[in-house]
Amino acid sequence: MSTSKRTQQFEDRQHKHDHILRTARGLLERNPMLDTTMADIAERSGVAKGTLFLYFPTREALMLSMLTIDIVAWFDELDQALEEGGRWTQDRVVHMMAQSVTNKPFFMRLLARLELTFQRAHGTQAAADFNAMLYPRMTKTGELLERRLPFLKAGEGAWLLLHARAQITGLWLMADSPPEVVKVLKESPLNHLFVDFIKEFSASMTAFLRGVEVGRA
Amino acid sequence: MSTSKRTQQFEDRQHKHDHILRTARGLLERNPMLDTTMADIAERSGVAKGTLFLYFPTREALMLSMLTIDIVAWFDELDQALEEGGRWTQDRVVHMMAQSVTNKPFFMRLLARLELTFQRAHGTQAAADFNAMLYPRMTKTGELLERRLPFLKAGEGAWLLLHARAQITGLWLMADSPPEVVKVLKESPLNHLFVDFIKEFSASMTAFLRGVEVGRA
Amino acid sequence: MSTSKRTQQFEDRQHKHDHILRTARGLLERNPMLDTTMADIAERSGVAKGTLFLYFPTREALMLSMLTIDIVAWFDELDQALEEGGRWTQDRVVHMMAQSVTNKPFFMRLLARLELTFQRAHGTQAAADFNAMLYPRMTKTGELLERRLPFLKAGEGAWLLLHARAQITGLWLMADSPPEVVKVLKESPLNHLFVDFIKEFSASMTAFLRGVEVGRA
Amino acid sequence: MSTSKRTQQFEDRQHKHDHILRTARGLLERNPMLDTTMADIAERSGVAKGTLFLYFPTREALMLSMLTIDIVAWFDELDQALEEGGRWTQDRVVHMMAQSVTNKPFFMRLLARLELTFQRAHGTQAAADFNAMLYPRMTKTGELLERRLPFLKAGEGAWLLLHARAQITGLWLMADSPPEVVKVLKESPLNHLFVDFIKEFSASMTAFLRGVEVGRA
DNA sequence: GATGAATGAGTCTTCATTCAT
DNA sequence: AATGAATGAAGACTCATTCAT
Repeated sequence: MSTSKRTQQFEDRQHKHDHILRTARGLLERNPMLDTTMADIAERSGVAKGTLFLYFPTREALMLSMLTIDIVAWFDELDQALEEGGRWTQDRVVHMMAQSVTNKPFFMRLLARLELTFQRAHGTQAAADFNAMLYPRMTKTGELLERRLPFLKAGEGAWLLLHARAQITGLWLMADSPPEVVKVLKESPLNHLFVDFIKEFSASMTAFLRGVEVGRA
Repeated sequence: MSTSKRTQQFEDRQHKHDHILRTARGLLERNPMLDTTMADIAERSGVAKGTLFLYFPTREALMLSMLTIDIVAWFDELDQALEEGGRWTQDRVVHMMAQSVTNKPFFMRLLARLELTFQRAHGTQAAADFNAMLYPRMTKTGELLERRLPFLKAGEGAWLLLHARAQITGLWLMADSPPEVVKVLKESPLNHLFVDFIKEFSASMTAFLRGVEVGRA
Repeated sequence: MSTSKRTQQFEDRQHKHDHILRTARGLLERNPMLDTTMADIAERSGVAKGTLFLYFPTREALMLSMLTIDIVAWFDELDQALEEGGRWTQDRVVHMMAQSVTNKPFFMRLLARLELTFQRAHGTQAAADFNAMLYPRMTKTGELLERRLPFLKAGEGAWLLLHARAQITGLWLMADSPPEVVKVLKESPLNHLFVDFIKEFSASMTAFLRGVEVGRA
Repeated sequence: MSTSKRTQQFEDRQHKHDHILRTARGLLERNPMLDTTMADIAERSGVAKGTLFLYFPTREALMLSMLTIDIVAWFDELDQALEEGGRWTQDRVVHMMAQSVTNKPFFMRLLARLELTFQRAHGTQAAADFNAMLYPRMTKTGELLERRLPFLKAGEGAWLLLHARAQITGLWLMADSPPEVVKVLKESPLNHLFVDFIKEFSASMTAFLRGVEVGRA
């Protein structure tokens, strides 16, 4: 009896919680988020609609939980990369960050929409909780960053991540137009305006880091 | 009798158009956009619901009209500032841009949400039209910018504005939490995480511009 | 001054009345009726929407006016054909009637919908007026019919027309499915069920007339 | 314990389905169909508007369900009557058919409007489905008819039903004026024009059948 | 008489959330 | 705990009709 019944129950609950989250994610990865309904998620997860509300008080909480998982995973990935040896240059940092967001369209979509979620009335508590989780986590990765970029002062690693996140969000929103709009744009004389997310993010971060370092001198 | 009846009618129409836009704006300035319905706008504007659709074919068109006005006004303001004499430094450019977005919470909210608007199915045509208007306008201001920052190559002015817009969007979304969330944050041990939009935007643009210039050398 | 001002006005009014009717007809001939709005009609007629209501108290009255014109024209056509010489057989009558409705899809559509129009509350007066016009007119053609089909008793000509109209209506409603439905039907194993209006109407009238005559014997 | 929980649920669902249909029917029996809204039906049925859409995907589907029930019941009734023994004459067939539509005003109203329902764009699939159900059913009754009227060739039973339906539709539309119109008509010198549906349908079918038989000779 | 801007009740449909079982 | 039927408040948009000019 290493695990009490209580613990067992808790684990079951936790598992179900995660199961729902995983399934919902899979669903949303395909469809544009705004149109994904609780009914869709329930069906895909193989649970009843009502059950969803047993594990998440509101739709918003579910969304936030999903983002939490992804964002933590993102920081974990960054940590791991930053732990790697070798010579660390600004370019390597930029490249590593660009790498970390490549092929994560769903994560960025969620990230970009995160703040919008907060602006709904319901968001108050959930938003506060999310922030309470996020910023400490951010600090840890920030410190790793400070070790790799010695010109950064204490605390500036997290600050850098903040700006990285802002740039990701801003650029992604511009780049992530629906296929039809992209098509129209590409066929128009404005075609050079189509935003290549990774390219622009790299350019932006490069300039930013360089600027910060020069500012120190 | 300088104005014919036809002209008069046209002006009336234009006035009403603008009146609705102004009222809608006023309303949205208070409430988060996603929850503002046509019914709300109609009531606030003192016109019937049906009347709204006399002036704007869809809700989205109304929203886009609002943003168009604001964004053009923003570029006009930038142009005007950039025409001013005196010595132009990077710091002056940054300060000027920061100035131009100060006290325009609604504009930025709209800007930040613009792309989201585009992700709905209906948006295809409207989105394309909007882009067709936006980018040429951006180019003009971009050229003025190139004159003030000689290290910029041809076309990079518009590119800079693109990144400025991305940063504004990204940072604003982080900074523009609803009052309740801000309150919770400020009273928590995380209070230093509250994002001061203007300060961060200035810092970000400063680093960015500096980095671009250094990259040239 | 052969025509007084008053007369002139009346004629103008009459002309406009007819002009609207003609234009509306042209429009409805193309589009399915239920979806044709007063705005459409106004635009096509080149008059303002409000003007429509100067000439017709309601939408329904306009529709009824349109039908009146067509139905009278139909009876006129029948009269004319029935006046022609030669030997008159049942088959000739049937053929002539079938002929008279061939290539008049709009008229039949209107006819088929006439009664539905009457079932709206507004219809009371207009319906009564329409009937007051219709039945006497029907009697006249009925009498011509009695002359050509001697087995008919006095008054049975109109009665025959009544049934002809019922059959037209009933068969037309079945035959006049929208193109998509017809397509589906034709490609299905049920394809033999597609109703060929003229063929069925001819068959139906032939049997009917023959039966009436035999009943007399 | 003869019924499992699953079965029970299914039955509940079925019952509710039918309950809504019955209520909607009751409502439509009084008001002209085109004006009966989903809101009306919901209120009358004692369920919420949203609930309606749990049982029927669209308004049209609800309408079609109603008609399907009635039309199948009608064919069942015809079948049953045609199975009865004794000597079968044309008059008996006519009388039987007339009997079968007596006191079914709502059914005929629905039948008469069926095709109109089909003319709306949405109807494509539903219309095809309905036809796929209807015509085979019609064939069965048609065969019974052929047995009772030996002069009919193979397949002509269904063809006869088709024409019967057309006549019912056509005559009913003429006879089913709203009370106010009937009143006006009866009090006018045109009072003989009021159509007695059963009488006319009987006369019409009698002539038709007789004509078909004579045509064979 | 003619206009067309304005109206607003009405239309179907959606979906997060609740709650009896 | 799990269900899923039920809810009902929104939602955007339409259109015959009115009326001030």
